[in-house]
Amino acid sequence: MSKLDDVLNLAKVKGYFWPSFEIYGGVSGFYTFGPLGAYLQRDIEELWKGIFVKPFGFIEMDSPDLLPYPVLKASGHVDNFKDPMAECRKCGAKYRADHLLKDSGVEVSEGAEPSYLEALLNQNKVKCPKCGGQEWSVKLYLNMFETNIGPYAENKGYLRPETAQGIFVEFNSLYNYNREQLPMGVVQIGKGYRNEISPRQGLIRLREFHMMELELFIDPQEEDAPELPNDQKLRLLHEKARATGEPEELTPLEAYQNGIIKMKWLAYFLYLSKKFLNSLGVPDEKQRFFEKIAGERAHYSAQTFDHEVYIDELGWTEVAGFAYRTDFDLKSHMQASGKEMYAIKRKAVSTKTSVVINREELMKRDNWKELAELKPEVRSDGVYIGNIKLNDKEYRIIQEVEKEEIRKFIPHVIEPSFGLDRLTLVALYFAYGKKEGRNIFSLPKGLLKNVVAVLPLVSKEEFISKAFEVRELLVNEGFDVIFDDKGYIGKRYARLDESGVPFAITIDSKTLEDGTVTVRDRDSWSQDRIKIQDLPKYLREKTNWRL
RNA sequence: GCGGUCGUCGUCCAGCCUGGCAGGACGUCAGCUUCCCAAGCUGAAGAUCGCGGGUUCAAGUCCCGCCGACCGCACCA
Repeated sequence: MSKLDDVLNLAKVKGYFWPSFEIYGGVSGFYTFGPLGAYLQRDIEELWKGIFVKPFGFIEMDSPDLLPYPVLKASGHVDNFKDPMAECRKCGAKYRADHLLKDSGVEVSEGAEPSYLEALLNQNKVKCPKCGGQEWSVKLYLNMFETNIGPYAENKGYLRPETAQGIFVEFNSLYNYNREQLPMGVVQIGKGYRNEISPRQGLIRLREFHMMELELFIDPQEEDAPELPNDQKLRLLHEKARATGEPEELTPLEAYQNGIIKMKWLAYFLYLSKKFLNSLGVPDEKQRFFEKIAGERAHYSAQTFDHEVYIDELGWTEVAGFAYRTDFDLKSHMQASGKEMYAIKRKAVSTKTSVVINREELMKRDNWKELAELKPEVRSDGVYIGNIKLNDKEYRIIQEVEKEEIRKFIPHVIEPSFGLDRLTLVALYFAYGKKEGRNIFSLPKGLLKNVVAVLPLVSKEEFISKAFEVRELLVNEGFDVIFDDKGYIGKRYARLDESGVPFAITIDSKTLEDGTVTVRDRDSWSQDRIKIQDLPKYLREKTNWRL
């Protein structure tokens, strides 16, 4: 058995995830997350927000999974998210129509009509690779799940293939909430759905999957991005490097200055993503960024990098995609809906000097009422009202905006998009190991940070009731407690190691005497003796509770 | 959808070639034991062998069909 097999098997046995609907034989492309899988996902989300969202004051939102036809028509998905499938009328074999034509030397442009493709196939007597038949029918295979909203068939809807569209259509409200400030980052964590023809590789390609998406709206003329680090390298298999197959190691700053990464924020996000994967336990040498070239990119993207992780059994595996979506989406929705979706920037182009009188000071003069009626005047040696020179405290000189330039524009979007299911698998894969013949998921301590086991050393009444007290204390502090009083202590520790639970708290005879317990560490197997009331603090320090 | 491999307790597997009571290990549960790392003893539950049909006195085993999974092809914007 390979390491991946071990991990998948354990993931199922220990309650992380497994293929759905197994009692009915299973349906590929669907996975169910169990108790520990749900905990782990939650912690990965928290970690991600701590790196990508909270430090920048980005905002989170939650929109429907089901989108009405016009949204996806406008976004280009209805037209682009489908493939023309040619079916052999003789044997029923199915192929991509455009690929069949290309293989027999007929070039067709993208987006050709099915009837046109069908005619081409039949006129050119293209042979079925399987049975040699020469009669074809061409239909479109839509990669989205389609349904009806309400009782009318013409009121079509689709399960969202990405969460992003839910953000774009709400741009105006979000921009307003954000007090019209750019850059504005908007995050959505939720599910996406793609009706894959034939999903494979278990969790890696699902028909229903969890994703974490960030849409960063920027002013393309002035990105306003953080300073790019120059002390850490990214492994970039960029467009030019792909010819050699060897990634080039560049710092984010170098990659941006060389023009390899087009946008500053994009470079910064790649850097954050590397850090994020590090914090999930993936070392640098198992990561790379793979640039998609023109034909491979999504219809909305001007530059795309995939963040890939090397898994021995699967090769380089995509866990995140970074797309420079330009103004494609907002522009499309603006045209289709007729609603304006602009950002506004005001910039002073010229200023004038003016004088503000400090009234409180001026009132110390007897004739202040007369003076206040007159306009102050700036002369070379000071400020005068009438012929009276004011002292320094009585006025201030300010620069006033004389003329401002108002620029209305459609913001550009830079999008990091993460596959949460794959990240969960990756975290387990890199955490998996063996120690003295046992399986251990040595997850980074920030993961499953809220899960703790409480164990009476032996199954006796006084230990069990004390253990219940400890459990109650921890539950009230927000921990998720696994209670286990069955069998020999060593066996329970081993079980917990295999589940990846970071700490086990054991109640022994000393606990009854002095109120201390032992806390056993999953990775080192070492034990600390801690007072019961200090447990929450101890555990949170050990698991980096504060990000 | 094509080609290949496979489908047997919760998990991993044996049994299939050569038809004759559905087995093992791990896990789970109960009891005993047990004051720190899968220890020991005793016992128990758990599979209509993916589904349907056929051949046969008899099918997990042979034959046919279907379903599903995995791997490869294609697809994955």
